[in-house]
Order: sequence, then C-alpha cells, then structure tokens
Amino acid sequence: MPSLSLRINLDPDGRIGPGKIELLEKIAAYGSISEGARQMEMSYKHAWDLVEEMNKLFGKPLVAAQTGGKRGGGAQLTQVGLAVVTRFRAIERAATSAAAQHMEALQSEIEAG
Amino acid sequence: MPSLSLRINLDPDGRIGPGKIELLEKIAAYGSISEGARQMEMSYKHAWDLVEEMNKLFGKPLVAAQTGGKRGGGAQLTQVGLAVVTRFRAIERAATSAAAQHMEALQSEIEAG
DNA sequence: GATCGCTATGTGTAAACGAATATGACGCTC
DNA sequence: GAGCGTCATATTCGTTTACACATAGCGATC
Repeated sequence: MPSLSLRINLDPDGRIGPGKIELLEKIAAYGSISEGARQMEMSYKHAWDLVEEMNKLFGKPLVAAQTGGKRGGGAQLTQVGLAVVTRFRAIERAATSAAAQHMEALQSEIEAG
Repeated sequence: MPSLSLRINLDPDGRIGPGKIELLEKIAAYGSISEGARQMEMSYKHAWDLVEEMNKLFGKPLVAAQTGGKRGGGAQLTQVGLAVVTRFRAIERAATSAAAQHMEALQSEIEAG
C-alpha cells in the first residue's frame, strides 16, 4: 500500500524532511547527537552536518550542544527545534488524513487500469 | 514563505514526486518524450530513464510510445498514467490545504522562538 | 591532573549522479 | 529510396555527494 512522504521547502534551497525530523527526535530522546546518530545508523559526522545545516537554515539553532562536562557533553532541542518537530508531525498527520481517500482511489485505478 | 512538497512511496523502494509528475504532464501536453524533456530542460536520456523507471514501478506502462511514423513517432499517457497525474495533483491540493494553518503556525513559532 | 565521552572540524577516497555523445531502428514524407 | 524526427539504448566523462577515517578541544568528574 502506497504511503505519503512530505518535506517542507524553506528559503531558496533548503528542505527538511522525514530524515532530519527523525534525527531531531532521536537527539531529543537520547540527549546526544552521537547517540542519535547511532540510533539512525549514520556516522556522527553526517548527523552533525545535518544539525549544522538545519541551524543555519532556520537562522536560529534547533539543537543546543554542550561540550565537556558530565558524561563528556550532550545536546538538547531548543524551543524552535521542538516546535519544528511537533509542527512537522502535525502537518504529516493532517496531510496523510486529507489524502487518504485519494490514495485508495489511486490504488484502485492502478490495479484496474 | 515555506511551501510543501510531497511524494508517494510505492513498493519497497520506489517514489514518485513533483518532478516525475511534471514530466508526465509535459509528455501528455506535447505528445513526445523528447519534447517533454526539452520543456523540463533535461536530457532526453534522463527523461527516458525516468519514464522507464515509472513504467517498471507501476508494473504497467504510464507512457506508451510509438517509434517511426508521422513526425518520427511520439508518446502519450496511458489511462494509468493519466490517473496517476490527476490523483497526484488532487492529493497535493488536499494536503496543502489541510496543512495550511499548521504552516502559518510554524512560521510564527520560528520567528518568535 | 588523568580520564572519559562527546562536540567540532578537516581530508581523502569511493560511489552515485547528470550531461553529453554516439548509434541504431523505425516508418511517414517528399 | 533518401531524409527526417523520434524512440531506444549504450558509453563515456566530469562533477557532485556520500562516507570512512583521522584528529583536536572541551570540561565535569574522580
């Protein structure tokens, strides 16, 4: 059964989609960029690059990281970061729900055609 | 102002998004893969690869091409092809409309946060 | 002050992608 | 039947992207 996947286009050429959102969620859940990267099965560098890209994209940081300190450091989502994740999921739900009947119809048309 | 862009995930790993849909529309409008490619400012090969990919993806051809003949040949959308384009645009409209208020809210949250 | 885990950043190589080019088949048109 | 425009397909080549590796810095904790 086909599913919907959406991304938001910002600025000239900046997009944010399911991948970056999931990374943000992992970072929030584990309090660390590197642990989030492991959960996503990507290199720390890749995750860090994505975070950096998002921070620049929105003008304000979505992730705030501390270096050193207890357990070596860590990272949390900023208010903006949390808002982005929450809104994205909400948009996803609304869009999927609104498209549901069209998706079924499409499925039928493919099988019939 | 951020905009929404969506794609449909089919089968294990097959997606169809705005680019392929627009190509289908161009092919339908001009009755030719190569003219569609020119309109999209992409190489004929690229367009052909995309068509081939879609035809395999859906199991049935979305584009039917004739070689030789009047004006050297041509291509039209099949019923399935037309259905896919129509439904995709409908899904796009429904999703964009459903997400509109969330998009505005997100915009505000970014500026405020 | 030694340790530890994490952030932060650079570098080089491999793989994926896209553009361009070349060639052949086909069947109207003239 | 020569020419033309299109579909169909393979090959080459340069660029961009992705990825692995390598390393430096940080600072609370013990």
